[in-house]
Amino acid sequence: MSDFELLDPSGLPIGGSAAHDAGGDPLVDGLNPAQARAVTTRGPALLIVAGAGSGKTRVLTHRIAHLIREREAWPSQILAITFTNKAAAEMRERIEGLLGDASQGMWISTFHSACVRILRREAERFGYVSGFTIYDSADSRALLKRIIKELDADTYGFTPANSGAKISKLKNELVDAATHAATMNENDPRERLFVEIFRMYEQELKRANAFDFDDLIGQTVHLFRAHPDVAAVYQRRFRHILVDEYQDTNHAQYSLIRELTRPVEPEEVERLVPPARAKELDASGRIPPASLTVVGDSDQSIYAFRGADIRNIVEFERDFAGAEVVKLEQNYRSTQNILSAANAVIGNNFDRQEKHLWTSEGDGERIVGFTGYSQHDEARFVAEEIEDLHRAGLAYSDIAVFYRTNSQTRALEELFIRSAIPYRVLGGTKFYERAEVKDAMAYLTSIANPYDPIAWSRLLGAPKRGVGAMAEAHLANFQEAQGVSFHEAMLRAEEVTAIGPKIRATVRALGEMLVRASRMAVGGGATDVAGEDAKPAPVADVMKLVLDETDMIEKLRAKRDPQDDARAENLEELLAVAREFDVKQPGAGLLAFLTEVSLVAAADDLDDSSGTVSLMTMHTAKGLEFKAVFITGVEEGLLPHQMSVDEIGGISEERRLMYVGITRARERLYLTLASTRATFGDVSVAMPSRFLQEIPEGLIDWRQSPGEVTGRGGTASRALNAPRSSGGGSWSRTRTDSAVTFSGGGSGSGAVSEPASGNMQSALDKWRERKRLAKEAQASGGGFPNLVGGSVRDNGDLELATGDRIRHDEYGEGRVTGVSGVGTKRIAHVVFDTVGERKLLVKLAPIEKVEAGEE
DNA sequence: GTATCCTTTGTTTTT
DNA sequence: CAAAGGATAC
Repeated sequence: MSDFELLDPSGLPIGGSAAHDAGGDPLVDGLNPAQARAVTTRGPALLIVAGAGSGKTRVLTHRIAHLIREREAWPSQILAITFTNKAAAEMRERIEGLLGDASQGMWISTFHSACVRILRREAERFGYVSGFTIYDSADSRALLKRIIKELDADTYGFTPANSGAKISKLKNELVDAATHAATMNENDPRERLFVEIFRMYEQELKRANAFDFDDLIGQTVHLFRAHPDVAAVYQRRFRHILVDEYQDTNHAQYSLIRELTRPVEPEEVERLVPPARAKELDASGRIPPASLTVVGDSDQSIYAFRGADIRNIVEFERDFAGAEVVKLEQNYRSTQNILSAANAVIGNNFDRQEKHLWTSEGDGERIVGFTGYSQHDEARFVAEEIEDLHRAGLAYSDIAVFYRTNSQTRALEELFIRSAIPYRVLGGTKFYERAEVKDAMAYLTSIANPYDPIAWSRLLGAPKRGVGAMAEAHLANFQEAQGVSFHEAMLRAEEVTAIGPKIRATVRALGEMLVRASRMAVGGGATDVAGEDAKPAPVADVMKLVLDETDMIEKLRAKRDPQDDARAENLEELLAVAREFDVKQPGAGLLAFLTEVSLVAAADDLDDSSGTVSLMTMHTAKGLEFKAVFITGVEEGLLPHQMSVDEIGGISEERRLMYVGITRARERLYLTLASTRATFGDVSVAMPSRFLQEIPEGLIDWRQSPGEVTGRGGTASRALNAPRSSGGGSWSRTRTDSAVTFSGGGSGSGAVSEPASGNMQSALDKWRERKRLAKEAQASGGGFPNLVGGSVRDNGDLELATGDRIRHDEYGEGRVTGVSGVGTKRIAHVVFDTVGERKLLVKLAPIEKVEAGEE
């Protein structure tokens, strides 16, 4: 927030260049003609269509550096929006590399961070306080849960999840409760109830002085529209706006860009402070609109579920008059085989603009395919291949494993631990989502925002101190009636006579502690206590006070559940994270810490130097690249995900996701799947993904094809290359969509970026490393229940009937008590003599019949 | 007021 | 199969 002051008051562009001629410019040399044009073109609007791996980041950074170096803009006039904090950090780093200190003062951040920054400055304009809380999805859900309970809306089928999703969708369209109420069907009681939920949700957020994720964007737009004078400040300041991953912007983000690129009309110009200089104005007395550069690739749009509207990029030229378009089509990342596969897959999407991605690299290795009998078998293959790659000299950090859903990590992690492969899971169960971490953070949140009911309610019950739901309700009523903060209400707990004296004292003591902590932390917070003299204490000190006073860590250690030890360590790690933050951003304050924590993205903590294999979803993988990439679970129902099959445009989006995954690979690509997959409870047969069929056969080197695994007859290796080795039909029969179109050529498109060093990484790294080691110890010590056998088996047509006696490799002997399912899904229910009842997949379990049953 | 057990429930992707 | 909610026991 501090570099806002670096705004050059005059905002003057010091005229065009002439300083450097086209030749011998280090910012342009070494670029291909299209890239060079993307760097040097000027005008009101520019669309850079950047195929996958086409050097997008390079072009963006060079374009910015070029603007600065040619003295067409001051750093403070640049606003660059990226998708993740990590991408922002990387861009900043690269620009610094090009410009040195001259890059100081640019805004390079995500949509969300930029908006928080603006909102913190301007919050007072519309009834918020600068110290507002940012609600993550869990907080929103907690709030909605109360509302739904209060309205008894659950009886109508409303859940925090579904109403939250609906509200989010509306907010992304910039529709608020009042607007929605005006357009809804009055006669539908369900809709009326929903509007009531929405209305209360808005109201409660405001009362809590909190914004949810969607508000950050939406309220900023609202702010600009309601206060043209505020908008004018930013419209004037940012002369060059650059947006990365433009294909994934939603309507709210689009509107934000629109607002920022409006001219400042003469009547607003007059009100500017400091006054505008003549050279800032055009002939009609306005400040001309900022120049807009967007970069994107419609083939990589994978966030429609979050409101991303592909039309933003498709209709860019119509939207922004005078827009120029530059296409980057040469790929510098992948081998031709990988590109061909990507092109073939994406070519099956119909409503797209053809692109002509090419590379001057050779074909490279063929894509390796593998079909496992189970996800364990698949994971085993992945682990073994990684070992081979590593032995061949590839660093672990050059390898990534992708999957569609986070739950797929389990099998992979297990195998990696057994194989002693160092790995790291990006996203997934995040550090900050752990209960004990959220507990501690609730204290800090409440300290920064004493009006936040969610944080307050959370801290009241953690650790347990005898204050339960009853006491909480009485206090909340008191707080509301008195119109004071929760802290103030706690200090006056003695007045709440409905609560027992003992608990009143506990509450008051806790309140005093919070007030004391607030005093320490002042500087960035909205506290309603006096004491603003001292400079804000380091975040770690505030946290230390909370942890000490509440005795959270000690209380956890005192329990004997070993899990609680890990929890205690997590809290210590959190403290370390805070210390790091204090070192990196001295004096930034509690609010900045909370903001940073709220806005961390999954990909933000990728760290190249970690020397670990990276596991992540394909969504998280966007914008990254690795020498070797494994895409796992390439199955119907998983890679086009089941949930997306009935959605309109769902399959197309899944195909783009597949395309994004494929194009992350530089040298080696592996596509793996399993023929059976355990989903909740039982095992089901999985079919190969339709996307596999879209890849020309010759590109894939099947180590084990789907045909071999699906067909009867077991492991005999037949023609390794032919997907139809087991009779063609068996695997090309995908259930719903049998219209398979083969398409050779095509195109691609893309994203770019690399690793970087992170914000709060190293403490988190340590945390993860420790987690890993703990698991490892567990693995070697106790051993895992799901041992992965050396070879896969196939019992073919083994017939089992109730009463049969069988022997299992691991469980010993037992008696069959029932058989269910048909074909490959046949499941035997067996009561073993030693381990009790188990359900087994007849086809694959390591069993043999000992004697037939009586009946 | 809290801890524990059992039932129910749901199962995509995320700033 | 997991997490989360509810009902029951302490």
